[in-house]
Amino acid sequence: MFQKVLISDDLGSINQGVLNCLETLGVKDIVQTQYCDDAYLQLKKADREQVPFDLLITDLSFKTDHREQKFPSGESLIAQLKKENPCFKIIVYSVEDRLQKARSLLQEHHLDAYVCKGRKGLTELTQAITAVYNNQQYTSPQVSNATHANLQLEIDEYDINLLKRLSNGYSQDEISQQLKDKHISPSSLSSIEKRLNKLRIHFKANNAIHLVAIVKDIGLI
Amino acid sequence: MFQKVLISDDLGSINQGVLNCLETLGVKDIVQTQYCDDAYLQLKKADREQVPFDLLITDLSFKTDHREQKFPSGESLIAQLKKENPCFKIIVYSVEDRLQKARSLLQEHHLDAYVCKGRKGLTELTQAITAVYNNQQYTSPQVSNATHANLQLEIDEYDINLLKRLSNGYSQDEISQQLKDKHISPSSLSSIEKRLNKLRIHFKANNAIHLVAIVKDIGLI
DNA sequence: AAAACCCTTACGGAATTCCGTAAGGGCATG
DNA sequence: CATGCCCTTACGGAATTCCGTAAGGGTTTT
Repeated sequence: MFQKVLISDDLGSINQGVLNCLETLGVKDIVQTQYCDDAYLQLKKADREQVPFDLLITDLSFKTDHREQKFPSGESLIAQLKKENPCFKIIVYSVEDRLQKARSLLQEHHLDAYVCKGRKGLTELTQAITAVYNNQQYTSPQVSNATHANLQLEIDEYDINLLKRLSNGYSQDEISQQLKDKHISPSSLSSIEKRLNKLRIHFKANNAIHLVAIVKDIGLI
Repeated sequence: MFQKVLISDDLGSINQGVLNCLETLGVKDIVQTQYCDDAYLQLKKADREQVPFDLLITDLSFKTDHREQKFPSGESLIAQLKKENPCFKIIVYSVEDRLQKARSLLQEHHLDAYVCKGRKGLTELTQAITAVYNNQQYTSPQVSNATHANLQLEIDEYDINLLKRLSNGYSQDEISQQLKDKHISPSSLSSIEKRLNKLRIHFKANNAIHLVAIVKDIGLI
């Protein structure tokens, strides 16, 4: 089993549960942090001292407080760590059970496991740790269909960009100008209308308001 | 200190943290549930057997799964319990740190404590339990300004109703018809426009899309 | 009782969104 | 090279939203 594991989660109560879980699995050396920046520092420090961690278990969303953070989210931390060392094992343990978020994480940074906090969260986490230890991937059943045969595969960064601008109160005309300024193509009003129309059909939305409400609900933006 | 406490939270990992916290405070008899319905049954059973609980610590949102539930949320459970016995002590322990939600809970059902899950969640929970034991109210600092001097006091049920319909994709014309059908006044298109205009100004929204995005973010709908 | 005020409703015009049609360019296939 | 396909862009008209003005009814103030 893993010897040295770092847990990063801003909710103290969750940390404690994961801690118990790891202890049960026989992990001797467990360190906890409540900030992504602290997690990063701990990992680097351990590397320097030749006593590196074997595994990171991290949440995705961290509440912001007075402390200025270099890594505001678990995702940014993961991106950096996987960039430095793709082999370093990382398990995400998050309440986020929305397919979109999970999918992008599993694909972009190739995580080792994605576990949803939930009624069976700790059970699944135990399975995930064992699987990852045996160099297997693990995904919670709730999002396991996120990787293959995703219905919403055709929605790309451009769409999300558009939806974000829309939700920030800009008119389609203004968005057209913004995209022209940033040399993002397509940028014509007509194309934007067309793309939003596709999104409306895709999400069965009656109008732009409905569309933004829906994609906010599913966590796309 | 309290003798018998019931914890209700669908996330197993959180349950464990709260459990430790209560044990440290010297609570002997602790029961956990992961469903609101189970919590209700436990409480009623204890009452019947003349060994009632002294306190309930509950989350607000519970993920739905295959099991059909009478109480889908912590809020519905709280409403029922406080209706049956206003003196029964209840502490909410939730990630929900949005003022609106906290405000309505503290006002409508007069809760005994509202604690936000967060970095200091367990510390605050300990304080809350002690306070409630001494018949005092407790509110996490994050939402403590939710009860008094609320900036958004003028937003009423009608406004929220309007915003919900809007976010559900209905045009202002359709909403006008719906309100006429339900005999809700004002119902004219003009009045609806006027009201939404006020809300736009209030929330500094550029248009209806922006407005819906904003009120979704702050948890008003 | 008159005046002031607030709320609901109506109306009209400008701006924006919605939606269909169509022209032009790039790219692959035959 | 021609053809077809897809994408971008343009255009036009209907529907909807946005915004100001104003009339009518009810209540409070003076």
